[in-house]
Amino acid sequence: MAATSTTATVTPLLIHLLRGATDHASVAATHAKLLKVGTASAVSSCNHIIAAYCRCGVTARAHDLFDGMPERDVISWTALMSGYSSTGRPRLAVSLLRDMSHSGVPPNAFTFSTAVSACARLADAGLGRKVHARAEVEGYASDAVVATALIDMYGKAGDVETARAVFIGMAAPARNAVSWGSMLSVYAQNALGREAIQLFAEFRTKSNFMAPNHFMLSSVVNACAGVGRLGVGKSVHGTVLRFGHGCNGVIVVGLVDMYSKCGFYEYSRKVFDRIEHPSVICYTSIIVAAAKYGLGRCALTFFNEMIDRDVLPNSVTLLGVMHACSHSGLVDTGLHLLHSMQSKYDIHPCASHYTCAVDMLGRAGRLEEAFELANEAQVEGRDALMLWSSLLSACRTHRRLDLATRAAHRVSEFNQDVAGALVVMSNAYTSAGQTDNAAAVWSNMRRRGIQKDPGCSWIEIKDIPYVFYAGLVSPAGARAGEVMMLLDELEGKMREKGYKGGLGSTRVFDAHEEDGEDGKGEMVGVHSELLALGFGLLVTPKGMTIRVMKNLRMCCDCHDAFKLISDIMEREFVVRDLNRFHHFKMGSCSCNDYW
DNA sequence: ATAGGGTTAG
Repeated sequence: MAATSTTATVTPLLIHLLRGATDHASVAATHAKLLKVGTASAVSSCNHIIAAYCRCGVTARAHDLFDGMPERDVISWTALMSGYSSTGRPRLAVSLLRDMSHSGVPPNAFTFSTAVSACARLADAGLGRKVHARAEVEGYASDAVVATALIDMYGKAGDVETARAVFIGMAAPARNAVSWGSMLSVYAQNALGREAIQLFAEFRTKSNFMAPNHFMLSSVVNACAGVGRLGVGKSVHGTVLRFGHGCNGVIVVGLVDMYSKCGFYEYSRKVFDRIEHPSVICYTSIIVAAAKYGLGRCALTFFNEMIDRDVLPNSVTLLGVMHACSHSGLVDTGLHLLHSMQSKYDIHPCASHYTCAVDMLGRAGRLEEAFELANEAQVEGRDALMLWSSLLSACRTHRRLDLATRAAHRVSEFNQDVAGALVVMSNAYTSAGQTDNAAAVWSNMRRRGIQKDPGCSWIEIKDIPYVFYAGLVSPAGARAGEVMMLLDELEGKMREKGYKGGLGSTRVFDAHEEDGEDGKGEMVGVHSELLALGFGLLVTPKGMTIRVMKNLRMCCDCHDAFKLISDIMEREFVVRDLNRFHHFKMGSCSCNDYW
């Protein structure tokens, strides 16, 4: 009699302990006590214990327990599924969905959202679609949480269209801040910054003035960074402060990154300087910003500061510091980092560090050393392709045909260039009917920024972006004619100063941009950054810094032209290209022509 | 007792 009353009072207490437990030892101890009391075998107790083991990552114990249950309910299955999904075994999690149906336990909305999120972790749209179809059949696809998980899953798998379709298909009242935020991050993560910014504007006007939360705000900030929209970025920064998210660590990193990617290093610094205890990611972000701005010494100061403050660097941090060295010509410092990172910081140099070092040596013209390092580096596959391609271009820059041939030979072992190889791969999948894999290749390319896009440049005027392609002035609208006249006039003045390049002529190394359409009386092949600059000069007030973004690297001719025009027009220009920033002022560039 | 979204690189 006494034992029964003890059991009745002790069990809820033990369950409570289980809920708060975060480590294996305490879960196991409480589990043992429940066994002693004799209440561990009830389905609900078992579920609690399974969930607790899963929370602390011991899925094997959870599964043992699960196997020993005489009967299991939907919670038992979903808890185990969730455990596998969050501990790096999402495929196993999804397979449990089949098993549970075979054993006669119908899944609920919790089960489907868990299964869908496992597919998201796998970035597997094919599997995701199957789970989606089942959810549809069982009537759970319209559940707000399941739908939101679906949006995220399709986005992570690179299928933005379907993600959008699910979002559109949600009834307006079902859309909450999480579903809006999920759609927003799909755009941001798939390099669709414009769409993300547009959706955020829609959210502000069409969601009955729902307050934006920190998840959405960080996605929008990232979107602004991606497309270099300083004006929108500033106003989102204002929104962040108004809604009290100015102290959120993730958003703050996003802001540091956003300002630096918008060519406003000073603001990036300002945001960073206000952070009391910057995280590794914060430090990495500002180091990379300084690196892209050619401020190698500054980047090293930040790095030393973080070490002094006991913030441990990671692999990305070291890569950032090495990039800073590379772009500032601090070659020996960079090499020293490569060789000491293992012993000093316990970070094993990987392919990207070697590629960076080879690139650094090549840039500095120390090509023999670059070759030696490239041969030493244990780099394989795609990484090796990157490494040798970068060395090849260094050889070309330094006109070392002999070495270029050797590098080209190594590159040719891979048959195609990176983007080319991936496109071929994707097409192969498509013709084999494996459209899911083809889509995955594309999403993979998008994530890594290897796109077969034509070169373009854009400029933001009063929060509106104007995108220019080579040879096409039309985005300048009614002022197109004036832009061409201005560029013509500038070309004349540049010639007087000894400019040898061309603006409208065909150049030898012109391959970095696709030719625009000719005809319509436009100059053929004028590089997009020059068109954007010409338009900027016409429509912005005297003295204002003009910021131009470009999706590829700037060519030497354009670089020369920008220097001269900054002198002629007495203006400052900031150009963001694929890798870094160029700040043109009074006839010279912040990169000192070393890039 | 089981469910959904955000950060640093190239």
